[in-house]
Amino acid sequence: MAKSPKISASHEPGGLIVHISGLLPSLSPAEQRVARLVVSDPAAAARRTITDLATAAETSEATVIRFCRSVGMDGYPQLRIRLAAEAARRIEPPDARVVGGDIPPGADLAQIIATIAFNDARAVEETAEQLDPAVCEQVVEAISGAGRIDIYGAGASGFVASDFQQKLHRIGRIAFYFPDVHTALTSAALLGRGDVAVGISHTGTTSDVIEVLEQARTRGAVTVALTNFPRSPITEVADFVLTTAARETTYRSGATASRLAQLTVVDCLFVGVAARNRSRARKALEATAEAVQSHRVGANRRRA
Amino acid sequence: MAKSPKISASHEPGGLIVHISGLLPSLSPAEQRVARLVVSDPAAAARRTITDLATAAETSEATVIRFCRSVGMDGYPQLRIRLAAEAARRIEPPDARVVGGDIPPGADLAQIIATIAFNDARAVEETAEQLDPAVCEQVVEAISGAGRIDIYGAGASGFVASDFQQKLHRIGRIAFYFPDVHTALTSAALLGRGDVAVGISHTGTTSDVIEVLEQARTRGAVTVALTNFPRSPITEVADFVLTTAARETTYRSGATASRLAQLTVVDCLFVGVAARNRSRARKALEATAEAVQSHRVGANRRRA
DNA sequence: ACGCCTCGTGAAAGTAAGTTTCATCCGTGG
DNA sequence: CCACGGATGAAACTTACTTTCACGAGGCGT
Repeated sequence: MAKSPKISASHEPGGLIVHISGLLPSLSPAEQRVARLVVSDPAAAARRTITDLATAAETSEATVIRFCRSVGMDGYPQLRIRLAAEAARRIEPPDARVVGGDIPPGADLAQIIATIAFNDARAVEETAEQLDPAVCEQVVEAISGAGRIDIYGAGASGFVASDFQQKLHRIGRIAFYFPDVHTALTSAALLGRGDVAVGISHTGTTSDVIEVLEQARTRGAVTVALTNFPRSPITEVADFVLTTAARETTYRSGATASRLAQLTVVDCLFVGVAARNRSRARKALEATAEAVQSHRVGANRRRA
Repeated sequence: MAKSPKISASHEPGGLIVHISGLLPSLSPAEQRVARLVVSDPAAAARRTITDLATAAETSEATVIRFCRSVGMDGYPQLRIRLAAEAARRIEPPDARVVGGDIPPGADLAQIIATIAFNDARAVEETAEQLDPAVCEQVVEAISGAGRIDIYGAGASGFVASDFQQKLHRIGRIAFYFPDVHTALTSAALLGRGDVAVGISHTGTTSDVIEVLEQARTRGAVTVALTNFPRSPITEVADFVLTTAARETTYRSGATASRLAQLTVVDCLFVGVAARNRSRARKALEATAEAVQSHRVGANRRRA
């Protein structure tokens, strides 16, 4: 199927930097060097001339221009002023905190906590900023009207998929999540027009998830991808692409920031769907809340 | 020699625009025309080329350059990026976000997204702020030295528990999570001195979790509670209490904010434990990352 | 009043920055 | 092994920026 995504990735209202780091893996090596320089210090990059930047990235001016185009700019001057604007807007990284970076070896726990929380909060905020409400809207609509919703995700993204499934289920939508690829494939094969399939993969390269999503698409279901990288393979089999904006650190392969970002997106979709049929959703939520009530012990006198 | 700067361009603290309009009267007529254009719409000016701006001000490029020097810039490019930065800074009134509140019934998706993200990010930040590093340290130490770690959680907190289990497992710690109460109880009964049990419950009132944690404590294990409410029942059976700081909205029983906060805490503990034995943890992480590599499709690349 | 100096100004020359083109290189798959 | 396609930098080229310079309009002393 040579269907191309319905949406363009040209939407980057929230941070340019975020946008760039999202596309980072889809860039060529030389362009990546440029990108990393730009992302690590946008303000400094804005001050540099193209030749200067090229030299610093150990590449040619041509590559810098190519990089500009790759991230959606007209040319270097435009990138420059956008960068300057961006740098000015962002509140400077709270001193000792390593933004987007690794945890320094000698860090004490307080530092670790601060760093993690900072990065986590950032990921959530930046994700929200660059989320395209129009795309969300369409996805919400598709889900609201779907006969059935299949949600796929492996590993860490599996948690998120499962979470989404549970959420939708609680407001009365028919949603499924499959921890196992084979079951998922079987299910995907049974989808059809009017159904929705959601594939979640941080990297966008998880072959299992892509495969299943492709299957779903072939069967006529609307396919949605949730990934951090707007040009990753999974986007090629998706009608709608939603992206997160986590700059993952190398060390913490736990990848919590990206998971939080994913959860935030899922939550937005959930609330969006719930808001479409407020009374019904509310009723369903109340019913489910009541159901677990018997498993709670009484007194929770909090508040001093 | 004859030419000395009209003004000491030392530095312009208040803002470039203010600075310019301040010395507007001291400029020559042609420069004033330029200055007025710049002041009236800095962002637009930043987008223009020098020729463009000169034309718009009905003067020559030379005059624009002179203007740049007059206001203390090196040249036009510098003025441009400063202008872009300035313009970006001044448009920044992040309109009324519904803090901690419910989503208003008539909200559109963009509002919903902003509200959710704001609350989510807040929950993460505030959680980190009130986390006691000393308590974390002790928990980290207990986990690091534990023979075995049991993690309990039900419903939404179950995801977090499961996530924690997986994280610890990946760095080579022996950790378990049980979706089922009976299995959990059985496991708790087998704990002993030197083992650690972690109970996760947002409300702190989930009887299943409390019960299991209590069992673990009876057997001599160190018990840790992770909850949003510092005086909830679960804290009574815990040696160490870690709290999240999510002000949950009534409507979104999905309770994502609290889940994010929990994940953040878990992540802090995880990194703390990993940092205790950096090299070994790193090796383990690399090994696990490598293991899933074969399930990824290669090229994360797609030309526009 | 006259010339001379000064300043503001833009035209044009000059330089540097940015952009395009193209040949080369390298890995990939036939 | 060769054909192919993408990535890359050298160099040609274009545009933007900067400097130089000459001209003209006041101001001022003689």
